[in-house]
Amino acid sequence: MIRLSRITDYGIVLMVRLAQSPDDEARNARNLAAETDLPAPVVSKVLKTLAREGLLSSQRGSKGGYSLARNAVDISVPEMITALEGPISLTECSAHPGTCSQESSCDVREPWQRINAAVHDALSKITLADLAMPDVAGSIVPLRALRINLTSTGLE
Amino acid sequence: MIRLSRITDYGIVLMVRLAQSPDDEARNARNLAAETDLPAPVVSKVLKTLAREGLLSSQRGSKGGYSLARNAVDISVPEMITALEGPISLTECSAHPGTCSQESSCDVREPWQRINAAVHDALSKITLADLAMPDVAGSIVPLRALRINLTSTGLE
DNA sequence: CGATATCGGACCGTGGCGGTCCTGTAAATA
DNA sequence: TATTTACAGGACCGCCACGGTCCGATATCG
Repeated sequence: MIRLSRITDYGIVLMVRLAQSPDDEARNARNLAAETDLPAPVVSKVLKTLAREGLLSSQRGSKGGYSLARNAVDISVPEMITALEGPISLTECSAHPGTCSQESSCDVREPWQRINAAVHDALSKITLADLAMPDVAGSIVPLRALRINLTSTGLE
Repeated sequence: MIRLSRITDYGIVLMVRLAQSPDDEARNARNLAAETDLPAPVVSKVLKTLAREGLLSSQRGSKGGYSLARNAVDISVPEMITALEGPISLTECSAHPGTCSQESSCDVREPWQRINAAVHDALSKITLADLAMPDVAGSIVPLRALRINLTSTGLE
């Protein structure tokens, strides 16, 4: 199904919320949980992970909480995905080389590698800022005309 | 990890093998299993699924086996993936609308939909024939220059 | 009839994942 | 300093999907 884990889905929703919040104040887990209507322990867990991975900065104590470690423009989709569920790759052999026994003889491996890279590159062009941008009618939404082109060697 | 299930991986490898075989004779499961060095029962299971989904045609009895239902050029990557593991989508709400409780209020939903469509479109440009093409040096390999471009509205 | 294969489905063990909870520690406030 | 707030880092658990196996039925060829 080529699906993101639910945790990752949650994580990105939370990141978007943080991106939409005034960046001078930290948001706490409970608050974000209530806002997104997600189970509090899970939200806490996800935020911890994102902080450990360097995408969020955290502050303890009262008035503490989480905030973006960087500007939303500088946080890409694959970064968030990778932080929450490890390296992005369609096939096992791309993510963990050496695992597959017939890695050397597999004739499908190389094409997959390229497809993989292409998907990864495509996603890396999308930033948290793009996702956080409210979808107001008439406003310029970069993703609006999102198009992925596969161009082969000689074709144009 | 945005990963294909192992079954799907196997399935595509098998499809490639079938695409590389002379198309006038059916290949049986045991044979393909030995060739790909995959567990025979699994190969059998995967082939059955592919046949049921209409990507392979099967013939029973002695001298029976499996062969491509269509020309390799007319079988796309998403078709194979979908046949083996259901609809392709990064988030649950795209694959099974109505499942997520906050579907209406979710502000990340729409961007994901578009990203999803873009990835799907990109993959759909790749055919089984592309994957089956032997990677001989110097030959024209369409995937060789595989590139996915995200173009936003005003940009060029 | 008998050999060969697919077909359809039941079956099972394991591991990952979503989810919960508890203890420690840092910061702010009074 | 005492108290409260909130993150940090784990341990822990139940469930379900997934990979994998196996069996009986059916169709085809010789």
